[in-house]
Amino acid sequence: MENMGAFENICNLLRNHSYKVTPQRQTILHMFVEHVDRHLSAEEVYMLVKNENPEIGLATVYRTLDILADIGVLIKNDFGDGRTRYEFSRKDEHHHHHHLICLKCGNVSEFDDDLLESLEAVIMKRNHFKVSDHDLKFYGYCSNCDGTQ
Amino acid sequence: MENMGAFENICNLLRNHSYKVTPQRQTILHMFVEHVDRHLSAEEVYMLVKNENPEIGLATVYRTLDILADIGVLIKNDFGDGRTRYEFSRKDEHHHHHHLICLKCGNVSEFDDDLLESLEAVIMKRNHFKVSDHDLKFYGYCSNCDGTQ
DNA sequence: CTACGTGCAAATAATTTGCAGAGGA
DNA sequence: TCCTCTGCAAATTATTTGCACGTAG
Repeated sequence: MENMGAFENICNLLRNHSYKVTPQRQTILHMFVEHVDRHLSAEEVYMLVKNENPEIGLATVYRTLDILADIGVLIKNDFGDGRTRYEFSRKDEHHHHHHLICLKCGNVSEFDDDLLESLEAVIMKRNHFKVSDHDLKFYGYCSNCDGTQ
Repeated sequence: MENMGAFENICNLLRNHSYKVTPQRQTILHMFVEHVDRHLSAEEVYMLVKNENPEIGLATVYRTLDILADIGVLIKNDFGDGRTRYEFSRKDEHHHHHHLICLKCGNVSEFDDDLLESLEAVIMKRNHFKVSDHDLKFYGYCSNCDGTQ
């Protein structure tokens, strides 16, 4: 019921940005609402979405992901595997979260922290650089892939 | 004279890894020793290197950059502009450095800090994740591109 | 009704690879 | 000599775009 609300809110967000709410966009949106915690590539979204709507084209998926990232519904991520990955944005829940990327299985988990706010202030003064965003990734081995196992 | 030494050291490093020291690899290496502070794409390296050795092929540049990154001479970077960028590694000089990426002119500068060491310890315990490396980027506007100007 | 959206296929762009000849160790 | 390198062109991979048709508002 809470997720239903999220879905409707985003449809309105689309309309406010004068984007039309098409079946394809709805299908993709549903997908993300059901996989709030995943980091999916365009190809993966395409595969998952084809079950519900086999007619959909890959180009439409790319175009929709772009729009959803543009209006802040999705966050684009680059984990260095050569494809862009998208995650559902839950801006209200956390200030910032960083990613823990397993070098063996490729799984991505999250880590909350707002330590970097203070660093940004230091950078602004020390380097005359106006920070507007940051991106912190930790590479290593998750508990499943840990060398000690 | 100090850079000369660096060049010779790397040639030996190549030999130790049973890579041959070819003219092409030497040319590319020279390039980086002369541009220690830059973050170059394969295409850019190719262009710069063609002046000294017009015969060189782009594929060779890619292959050489891969090798040099593999033996720790170069560091691969992804600043989100769709191409991999390589910088000369000066491991001895700093523990870690992070990047400040200007969203307007695309220039990349550096920032030294080792604050994250302590964070890594927290992550290991809290998330059962064995951290082996991290990557921190700040996006914003450099002093030239600052909105206040 | 009309501008925006869609599917498809072709176009880009960065990088990789197969292969036959060249050249370091 | 011999196995690694190289240049070239063709192959791959992720993403974008042109176009004629379809449809949300």
